[in-house]
Amino acid sequence: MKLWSQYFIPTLKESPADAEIPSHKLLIRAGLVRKLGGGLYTFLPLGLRVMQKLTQICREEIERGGGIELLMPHMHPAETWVGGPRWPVIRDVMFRADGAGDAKRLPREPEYVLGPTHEEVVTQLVKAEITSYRDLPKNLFQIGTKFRNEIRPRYGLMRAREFVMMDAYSFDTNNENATKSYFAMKRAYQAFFKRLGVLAISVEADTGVMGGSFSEEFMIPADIGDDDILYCEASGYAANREKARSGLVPENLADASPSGALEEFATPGIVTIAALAAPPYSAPADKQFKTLVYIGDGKPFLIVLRGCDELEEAKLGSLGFAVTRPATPEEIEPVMGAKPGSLGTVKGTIKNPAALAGIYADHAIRLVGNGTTGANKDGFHLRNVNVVRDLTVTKFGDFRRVQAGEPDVKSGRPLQVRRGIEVGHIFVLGTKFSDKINAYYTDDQKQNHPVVMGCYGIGISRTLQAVIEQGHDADGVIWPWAVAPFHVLICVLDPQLPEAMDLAKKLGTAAEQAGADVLIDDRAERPGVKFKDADLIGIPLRLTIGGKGLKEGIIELKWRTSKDVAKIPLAEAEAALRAAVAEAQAKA
RNA sequence: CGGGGUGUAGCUUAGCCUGGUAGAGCGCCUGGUUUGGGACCAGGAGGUCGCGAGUUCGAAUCUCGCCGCCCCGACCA
Repeated sequence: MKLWSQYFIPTLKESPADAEIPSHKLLIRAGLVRKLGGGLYTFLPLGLRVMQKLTQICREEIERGGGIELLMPHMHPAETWVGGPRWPVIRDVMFRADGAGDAKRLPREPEYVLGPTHEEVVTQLVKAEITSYRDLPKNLFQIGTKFRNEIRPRYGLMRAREFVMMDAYSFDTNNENATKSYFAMKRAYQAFFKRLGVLAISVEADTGVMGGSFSEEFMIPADIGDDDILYCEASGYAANREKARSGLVPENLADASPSGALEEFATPGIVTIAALAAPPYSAPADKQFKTLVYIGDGKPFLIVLRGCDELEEAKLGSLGFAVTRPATPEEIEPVMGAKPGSLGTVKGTIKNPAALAGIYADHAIRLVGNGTTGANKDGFHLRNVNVVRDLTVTKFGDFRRVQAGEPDVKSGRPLQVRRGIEVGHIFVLGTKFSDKINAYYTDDQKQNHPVVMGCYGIGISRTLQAVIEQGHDADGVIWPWAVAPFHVLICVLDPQLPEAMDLAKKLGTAAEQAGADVLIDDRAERPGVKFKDADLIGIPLRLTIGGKGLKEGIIELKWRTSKDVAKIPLAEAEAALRAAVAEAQAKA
């Protein structure tokens, strides 16, 4: 039981200017956090209480899913990362620490880095300590602070530089067992989000930097989210746009039959799809081939799409390069023989095909018959281009960005799109890491195998804000019971009356005995201020004790989610309070 | 990092274009009146106008540089 007057809950009437979205404003206004710098926040007592409840629920559910808690260092020796498989990709987000000590030796190369995640650390541990099939499976997790130099921190805790995350790592003897671990974690995640009372849906996801074989993200639908989710209610399909597939290209599509001879024509000054689609050329965008040049691990490769399609860069991950980027015009011309705008992959037109790491085409180009593409000669294009007859393609794949409205693979219905916030991610990693660092175990036949890994993350501090984003109204936060900083707020309107405070403490004790966390507003403030603050900080159950009510012999009970106020006779107050608490606990 | 914006009291901000005593609301302190949905009256404290140069008799205001923050893009839990 805490007394407001002796606690620390700095609420604000107005939102700070740098907060844009409701949850961010409420984080500040309701006295949950304060900003120290960009993406760096102090958790005030109220915010910390929510965080502790979140971590405890998370801990319970992950343990139920087979997790074993440990704690790894936040600061890592630089050599843990430098030269490792993910270093080229992850170095940009890592904070470096120069090391402490002798000022004369500075500056120098960083000796330490702040951990953005812990795969490298945990595999090192497992390599040393887990060597037999008898030691497996293991699922190690921790809940702690991560550091990532987000290029643009924003939306308060949504994208911070320092944030709290649950990260788990599973180790199994084979793929089948790894899959079991994966689904155990998926169930744990579902249980976690259900207990918070937030809607989080799992969607197919790109494996990104992790480079695993299969992964799903847990998304909270919200307009301010950074990700697009494409989904079909009829079939249940849901995927991050980075990964999404559609039924646009039928599996058994026959190749369009050529109906004309390949023909070169002059297109002076025409370097865009749109310009070529306009008169006098009038080659519709969906009848053009778009040729993009990328650099994968230092070597150029080509991506061929329909003119109307966009490349989904995340899908380049399937090509196996560690780092990819668009090529510069200077890099393009010597290879292709032309500047961007006149590029193509028609057989025999590429100036230096030997320089290419490959020519990858999206399946959708097979929808194009008698198309138009660049001639690899500035100012010239080719028409009547047909995929099988005319184009050089190393391999077909899925590279295009799926748009809303395209048919779902299963149901054929139009895919819908909505924004989401990623709050969790689960991966089957396979043996990518263990192989690289030689994390092997010995089986009962004395054979050595790499351990099969999975890795899992939940953004706890991000989830905290997502709970607010999903649970608030014009007056303030509406906490779900499970994570509310306090469950019961007793507003004593006349704290100078000893009988009012005595009653508050008595009822507070009763509520505590029933298992609720209790806050008593004993401040010498006017009732309006107290009610406004009560709504703002969003405590689920409000109990009002006033001099007026005491004279009538009643107290009031009100849920944050409702406008109704129940007047309870004093004699029944304790029983009613206990019943309300029990009711809320049963629902939570 | 690229593009755009912004920086004035703890918070929200006016003033800047057109240079001349730095203003308001909220919050805070004192006293009084109030007391069931962010009260009222009176008095008070609180500012290197982000930092540094420059122009000028004179700069919050004009110029240049730097820094912080915010928004759009790429990245992520």
